[in-house]
Amino acid sequence: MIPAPLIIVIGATGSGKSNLALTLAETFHGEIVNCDSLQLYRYLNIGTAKTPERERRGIPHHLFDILNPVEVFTAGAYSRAARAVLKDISSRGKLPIVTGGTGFYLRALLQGLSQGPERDNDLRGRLARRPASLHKLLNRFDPAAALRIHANDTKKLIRALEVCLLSRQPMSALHAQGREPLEGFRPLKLGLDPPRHQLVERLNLRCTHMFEAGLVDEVRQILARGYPKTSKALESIGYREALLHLEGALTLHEAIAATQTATRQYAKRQSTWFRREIDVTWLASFGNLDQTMQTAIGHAKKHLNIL
RNA sequence: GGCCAGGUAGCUCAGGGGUAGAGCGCAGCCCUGAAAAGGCUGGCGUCGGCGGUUCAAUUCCGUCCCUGGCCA
Repeated sequence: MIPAPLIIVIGATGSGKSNLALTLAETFHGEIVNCDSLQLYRYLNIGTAKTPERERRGIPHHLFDILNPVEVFTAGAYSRAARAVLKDISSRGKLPIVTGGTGFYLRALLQGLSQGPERDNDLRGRLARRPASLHKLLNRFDPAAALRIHANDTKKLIRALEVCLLSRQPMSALHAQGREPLEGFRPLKLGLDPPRHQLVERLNLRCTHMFEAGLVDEVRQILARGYPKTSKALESIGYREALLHLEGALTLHEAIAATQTATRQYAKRQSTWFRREIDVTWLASFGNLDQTMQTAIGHAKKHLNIL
């Protein structure tokens, strides 16, 4: 079976991924597949910069609005869902275009994860009660993993212990068995990497616009639907600050400033992650610029063997 | 004008006779089912100015400047 073409658009938040993906989809009969951990959520629109229905140019969008704000998703669940969508799209003769800023999800999709148990909230709750002893505990079950996870990194320690306890073998042994990479596709990875100072400028503006466009109201409406303020989705950038403002802990100005800072830091972490992604064709500018789009279309044509 | 408090890192502040710290920011990085999460590493300073005491002053004394509060 000949592998089907697949286009991936990556880059930090605000680099213009959605825009470029739309253009590529229009040009090549594509359909968009979300790879952003927060655009998966219903009702999170403004703060996630989700492309509104009316701007989607009639192009099918997949894996948007599939979770309620309280739901907790995982990289494994994402990988399974996205693989199913990819198969469906290409079986209909369309080109899947994956785009989003969650590097971990993308890696789970393309390279797969090791066979491992799903998260177990009861077990995690019990482990979380003694954060100071987790590293020692892991060292007993899986010294190799303990070596690679810092004693302060409680979340990663808990996952490692969870794997050891539920699978009854060291996590590092499981990992040594390899992953289950995506098969049947030929990906072209396009990465957007605009100059940092320009990106920061744009992100600062975008955060301000989000609040002007009603981010606080969006949070209010989510609460009005009955979702608790401890909902997973409301822990994310912009939403938690808007919530703090609603509770009177931050002035509007402070909430905006805090959102800007967190967004900047997030963009930096994304760049650090994506830089290690292999076989990426990097474009050193924003995805909504004409020239970038033309260059990207050129790469895509070559990849799709179109003259 | 008088009295009081204060002036230490980009910000908020701690400290104190042997040329300085914390948190946050900032910079760099890591990541196998919470990833917009979580974690690691690292700069950064004329300690408000000028004099004095002292072997040694950011620390004590004097003076000036600035900020805030109270009183006029």
